[in-house]
Amino acid sequence: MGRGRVQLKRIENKISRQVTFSKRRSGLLKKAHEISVLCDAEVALIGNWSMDYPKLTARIEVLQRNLRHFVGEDLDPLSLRELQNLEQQLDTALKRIRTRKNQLMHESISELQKKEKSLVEQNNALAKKVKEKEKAEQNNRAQWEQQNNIGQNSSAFVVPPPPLQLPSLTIGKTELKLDLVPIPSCHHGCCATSMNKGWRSFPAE
Amino acid sequence: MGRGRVQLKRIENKISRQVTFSKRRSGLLKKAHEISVLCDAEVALIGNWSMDYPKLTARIEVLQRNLRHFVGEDLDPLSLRELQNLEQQLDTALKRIRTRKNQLMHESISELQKKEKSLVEQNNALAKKVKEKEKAEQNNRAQWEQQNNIGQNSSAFVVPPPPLQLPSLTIGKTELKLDLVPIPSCHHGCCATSMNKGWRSFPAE
DNA sequence: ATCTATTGATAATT
DNA sequence: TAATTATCAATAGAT
Repeated sequence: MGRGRVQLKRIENKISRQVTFSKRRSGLLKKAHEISVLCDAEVALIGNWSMDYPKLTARIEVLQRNLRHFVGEDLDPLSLRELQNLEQQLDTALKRIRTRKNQLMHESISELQKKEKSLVEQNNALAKKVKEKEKAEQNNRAQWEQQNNIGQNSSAFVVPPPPLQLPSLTIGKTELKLDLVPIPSCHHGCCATSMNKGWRSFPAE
Repeated sequence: MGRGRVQLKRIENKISRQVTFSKRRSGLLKKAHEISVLCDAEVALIGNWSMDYPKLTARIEVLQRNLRHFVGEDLDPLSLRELQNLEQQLDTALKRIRTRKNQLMHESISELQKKEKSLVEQNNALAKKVKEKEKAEQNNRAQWEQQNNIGQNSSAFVVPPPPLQLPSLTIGKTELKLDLVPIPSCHHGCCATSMNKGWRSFPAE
């Protein structure tokens, strides 16, 4: 942008380098301000860029301390006011979490019910088929016996096949069981260090 | 820049806010890279930013994400299991926080009661002193009247001084009132995002 | 994600 | 430094 295309290369002339720096710096700050206002992101990004090592570690410590507070640890240095604020935040969070949890559980349940229904239908269909096959077999046998002139005596000893044993429907129970197993270890990655691949640093609504 | 003029104002629609954030963030990063190359600012940056920088930022992001979860935001990507774990943690935290809060409030109350008691005593002592002074004054006046031979008539019109009005003890109420005022803003610094004013000056030649 | 009409940033110049 | 302005770059809205 400007009168000519600019090579992405160090500007050797000191004066123009300073001028360019000055101009671009203000541009950068303006854009940072804009994104902070537009996207409610405030300084997350610019802060990161201009933050040096000690600031980063300080920020990490602040975040860790806050997390500890959110887990109910290290509460002693907090004032009554801070505690009440924290309490309110946690209360709100808990409500949201429970809402979301209920939503997920309802979804899961209705899905499983749907599955169960379809499986029951399948079972019925299969049972029907099996019965038909049985009948057909009996007919065949009767025909065969007729054709081979076999007396009533022997046919009296024909053992009827055992009733078809269908597997019971335990899918629902099995799947739900997973949901109810409590996991003691922290799943939140507070202690993990892997890079977050998803949406990063965008402030939540 | 774009199809329409943009008001410098928070984008209310969450989706477009995210889209805008994404686009502008990449733009910002690009410009930051450019200025670093063009104006030789990179050296300073890299010098200050140890090799751990990406790790640190990654950690910060993880922490921020967790904090968001603890505030009940960004819950959609969490599984039922994770939600339940989170719920349990928050529940425990809330209990601890309330315990601590109660403790603080009890302390505050008993301290204030102590204060009140001491002030009441002080008040009584002062009231006593005032009364004594009054008496002394009356005696003096009587003496003066006797010495100056003043008749009973005029002394009958002597107006007694109004009773000493001591300020009522409202300290306890006032102090406690502070504790009950909810503070909406986050005091935990999770959202602390003030603009960094310390932008480096132009890197030295 | 990709595509353009527009606006915005800025390099050169004064 | 501070304007001005011709260009190019970024991006808002649409797809």
